[in-house]
Amino acid sequence: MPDDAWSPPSVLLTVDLVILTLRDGRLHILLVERGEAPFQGMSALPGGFLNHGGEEILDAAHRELSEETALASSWVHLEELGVYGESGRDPRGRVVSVAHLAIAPGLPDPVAGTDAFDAAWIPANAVLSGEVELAFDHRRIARDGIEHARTKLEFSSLATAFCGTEFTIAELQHVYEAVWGTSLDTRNFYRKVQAAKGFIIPAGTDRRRTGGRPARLYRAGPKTILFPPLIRPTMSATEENTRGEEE
Amino acid sequence: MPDDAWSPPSVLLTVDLVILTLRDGRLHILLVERGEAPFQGMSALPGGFLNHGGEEILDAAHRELSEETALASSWVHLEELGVYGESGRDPRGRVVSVAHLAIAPGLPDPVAGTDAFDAAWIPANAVLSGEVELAFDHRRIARDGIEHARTKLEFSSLATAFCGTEFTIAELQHVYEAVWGTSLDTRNFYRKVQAAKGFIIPAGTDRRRTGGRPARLYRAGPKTILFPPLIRPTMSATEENTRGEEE
DNA sequence: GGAATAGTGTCTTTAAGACACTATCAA
DNA sequence: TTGATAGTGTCTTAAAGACACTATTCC
Repeated sequence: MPDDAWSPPSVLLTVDLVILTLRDGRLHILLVERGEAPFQGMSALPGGFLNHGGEEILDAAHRELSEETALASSWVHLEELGVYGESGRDPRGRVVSVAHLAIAPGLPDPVAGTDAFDAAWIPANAVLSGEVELAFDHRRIARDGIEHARTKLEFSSLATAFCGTEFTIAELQHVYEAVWGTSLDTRNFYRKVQAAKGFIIPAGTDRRRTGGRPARLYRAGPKTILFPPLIRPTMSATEENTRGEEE
Repeated sequence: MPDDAWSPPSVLLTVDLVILTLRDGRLHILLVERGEAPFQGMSALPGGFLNHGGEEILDAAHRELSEETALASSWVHLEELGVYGESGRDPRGRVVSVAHLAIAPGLPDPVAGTDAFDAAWIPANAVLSGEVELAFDHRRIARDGIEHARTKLEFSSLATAFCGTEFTIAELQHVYEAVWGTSLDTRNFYRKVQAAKGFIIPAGTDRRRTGGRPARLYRAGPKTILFPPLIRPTMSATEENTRGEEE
């Protein structure tokens, strides 16, 4: 299709990161304050341009992740979320962003990235509700990322990525409740996580706290796909999912 | 992060299309023969660079689709599949492709796009098996697209996009069988498509063929999400989905 | 014993899977 | 009546949802 002396338009590529974690039982997302125009002073997702020298997109995401969270990359689940490339989304020109989703276990209070940015964990709800405004189309990216995480929790063992190496079933339940924003029946939850063979495996040891029966500890099992899946209670049947208009 | 006199690297953006249809009961994918280097003469997915002037990515995908299939765009389901941007994937330089999945009802034999390309429907199996070689990383894109379609058939009403406006339940079953590559029990299939309320609605009329009882005709219903879903028989439980190595 | 947390068992309903025959039409 | 295609009904098993009590520890 290219003609003789025709050259295709080029675009700038960024990666943006939806980094989720649990803090005091609630789902939080990592936001940075933009230090420069455009949207200077506004909250935004961590991210940035690809490096020169043919950096891979996924490598760039890992680089941004460790720059923002100072977190050992191997600890963190990272996956592609989608492309955001509408022509009006960045006032600097045609900037196409590849969004990624990262799931981290709870981190120490100060985020303390190696970058100078002011970074903070913000409750996911504050972003979803629009209470916190984000630069660019980052609110939509954040929404998509959170929705993606919710769905992945149903069919994959992703939930364990929110926990440390060892965790109790109650902790795992709190992960599901926090991410889904629902509350679950303890008995059914125990039944289901244990029915999904390969999801969690007993660590042998117990964890004792002040008062109360000690909890058995588990580790993530070898399976990444849950069967049977843990379907979230909402939206199962009654919800709306009607097509727009017929032709 | 950009320094004072720093400018980010730019990339070329393409769209690639995995266009699937059913021909004589088998899943086919549209391939074109490349008219120029690189990979001249080799089969490839339809696609091309974005137009100048800030063309939207999805618009570019629609444009390529109609250039290749001469198909009314409103008939066709089109959605983003993912980004393919490994630095070595295109010898011309850093070319990042946004892959899309398109599902079309059976088309008349000659593809007859408006472009000069030699385009043809190839059985999906020939691509999956490697019997037909594709340029670039297009085999992986095709594999991902087919797998995506298979999964979407389980949870969405996508299957109707392979049919005309009116179709019989037997035809719908053939869609599932062709895309999944399995054979299904007729009775269970009838039960399930009818249990998923809003999936298909009776068109009132019958279709008569030569010999045999006339079949009731249906149209796509208003629901896009299937509940209960139609889970494919394979992979339900017994399959492997083990994590690579711990840590 | 009391407070705190961890863990379990049963019943009902829904949906999946397996399985073979009846219905309607044209020739 | 035969050939061809369309459509259906039952039983068993798997899993979801609802629901309340027992177990273990620390004080």
